[in-house]
Amino acid sequence: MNILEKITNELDMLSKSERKVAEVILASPSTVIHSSIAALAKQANISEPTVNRFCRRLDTKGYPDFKLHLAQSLANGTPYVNRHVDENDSADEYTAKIFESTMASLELARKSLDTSVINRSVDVLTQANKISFFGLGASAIVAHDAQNKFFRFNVPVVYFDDILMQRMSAINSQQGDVVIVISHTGRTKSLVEVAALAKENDATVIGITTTGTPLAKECSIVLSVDVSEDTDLYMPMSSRIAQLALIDVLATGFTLRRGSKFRDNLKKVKDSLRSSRFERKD
Amino acid sequence: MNILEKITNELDMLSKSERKVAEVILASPSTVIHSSIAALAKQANISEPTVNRFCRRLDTKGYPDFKLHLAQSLANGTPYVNRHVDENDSADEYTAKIFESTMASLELARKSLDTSVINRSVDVLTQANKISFFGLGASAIVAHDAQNKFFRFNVPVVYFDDILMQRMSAINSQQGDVVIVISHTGRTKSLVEVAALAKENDATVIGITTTGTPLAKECSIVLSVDVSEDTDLYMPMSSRIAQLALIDVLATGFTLRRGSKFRDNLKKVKDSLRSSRFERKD
DNA sequence: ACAATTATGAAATAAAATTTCATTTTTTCT
DNA sequence: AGAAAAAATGAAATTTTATTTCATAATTGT
Repeated sequence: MNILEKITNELDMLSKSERKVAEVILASPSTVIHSSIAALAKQANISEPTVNRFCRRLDTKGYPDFKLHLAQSLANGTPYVNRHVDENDSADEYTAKIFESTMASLELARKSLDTSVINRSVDVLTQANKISFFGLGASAIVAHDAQNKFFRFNVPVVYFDDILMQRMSAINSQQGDVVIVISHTGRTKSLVEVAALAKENDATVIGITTTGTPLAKECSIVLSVDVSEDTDLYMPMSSRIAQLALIDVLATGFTLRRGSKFRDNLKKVKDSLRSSRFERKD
Repeated sequence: MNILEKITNELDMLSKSERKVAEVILASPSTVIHSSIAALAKQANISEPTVNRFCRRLDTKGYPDFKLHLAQSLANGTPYVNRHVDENDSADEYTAKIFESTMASLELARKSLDTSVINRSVDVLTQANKISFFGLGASAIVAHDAQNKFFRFNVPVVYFDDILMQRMSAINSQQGDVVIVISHTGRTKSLVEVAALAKENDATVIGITTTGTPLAKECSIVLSVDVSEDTDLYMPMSSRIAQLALIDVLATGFTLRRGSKFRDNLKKVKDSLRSSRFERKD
């Protein structure tokens, strides 16, 4: 993606003259983005068509397009990447790393999401007689949050973070019920069993989990949320934040699908909370 | 620096036709960087010189230079901005908007955080006899999550999302106890009262809230998490995600402060969960 | 050494951007 | 309200920039 890296990589695939161009660019990319093709050609002591060919060899449409790519590469100062916390990090450092990693996870999760599946999930949710959210451990709080959100919509919604309650609830589920099972690893035995139970009892089971896990196999619909592996001892579970964002997406989809009359209702709930608050003085 | 923001800011300094150009650009900046001046002019239903004048008004040398700036803005800076969900958004659109807004909130929250306060909070936490997390509504799940995290550290930790329990717990707190009160608005009466109660009883009260709220005034330490206002009906509470990230930061700080022996213990907890899982086959 | 392939640049062409200038619209002043 | 001034706008001309074409040069393999 980064064009500067690409130039470096393909340096030996280039012809002699093209390499001259590459060198001039690598030496001072920020100058190049303000140069015309003629200026660059002169700088590299080659002809303008050579510059043009060079650009095309890097899969750009031509010189202007190449400059655009170059500009973007230069701008990419600190893209969000997963940076692991180190034992000797200062508060400044680990704070920055955690926030950045969290953002990187969200970015990744977004990419792994399939909006057609989201659409289908929203479909199913809007038609549900009852919605249940199940999770354990870190995913329990996602289920908790989901209940919180959907409760505002005035639909029958429950959440359980207890294996027995989940089991009982799954057994009692029936056609028209939707069960959303949340698990990052998708390998927690009891949860996989609960998913299977719910499905046996004709509930629609939506899994919020990683692609290809045992849990995914038991679900009617799988919302894959792939985030980078929790290899870090200090800082696990940015997965749950991605899951929460997904809950927001589902809740939003739900609201939009339900239409404007429904949204008036939502406003009432919001307003009703006001009296329990101190007034703003500004 | 960011040209998109600049356009937004100077929108009212622009003439009618120039504003049309601005709107087309803002609507789809990534298309524009691949358009010629003619294409953009046509799109905006104005003439080419107008586009040129527009570019110059934004202190660029001309259209190509403007595109360069635009390309850079798209690549870096604040790629994530708060974009409100619109009634007619497709699943694709609202998913993208929610993820981006969430990331924007994290970015904002990180900027508002004061690492010296984080350091002090970690200090206090590592020396606590007992840690309590209180929250209501959306913040309840943050408290829930915090308990989950700190529980692994084998320290006495509780969480309550019930006003009465919070009250009782606050009254029973004593010197050496740390109470963390979480509230985005910082205006929930009962929570503010609980904070005051805990402080009266010599607990160290840490508030996770927005700067300058009534709750902030009652706390010994205030961890300000400022995110943009929840003005959006559909998509509230990205605040909670910023709060969760902050919990991660505190937990990480805690682990680091406790040193290596402590971390061995943490690994044991992680390993103990393994047996409840299906094995990976890869 | 020589045919085949590939690389290169001069010149021509095409495309894109900018300037000039006349016309239209808006604002300001009486 | 109406005239003068100022500002905004676009058509056309011009300039700049990029791309294509094609002839020549360099390189490679036999």
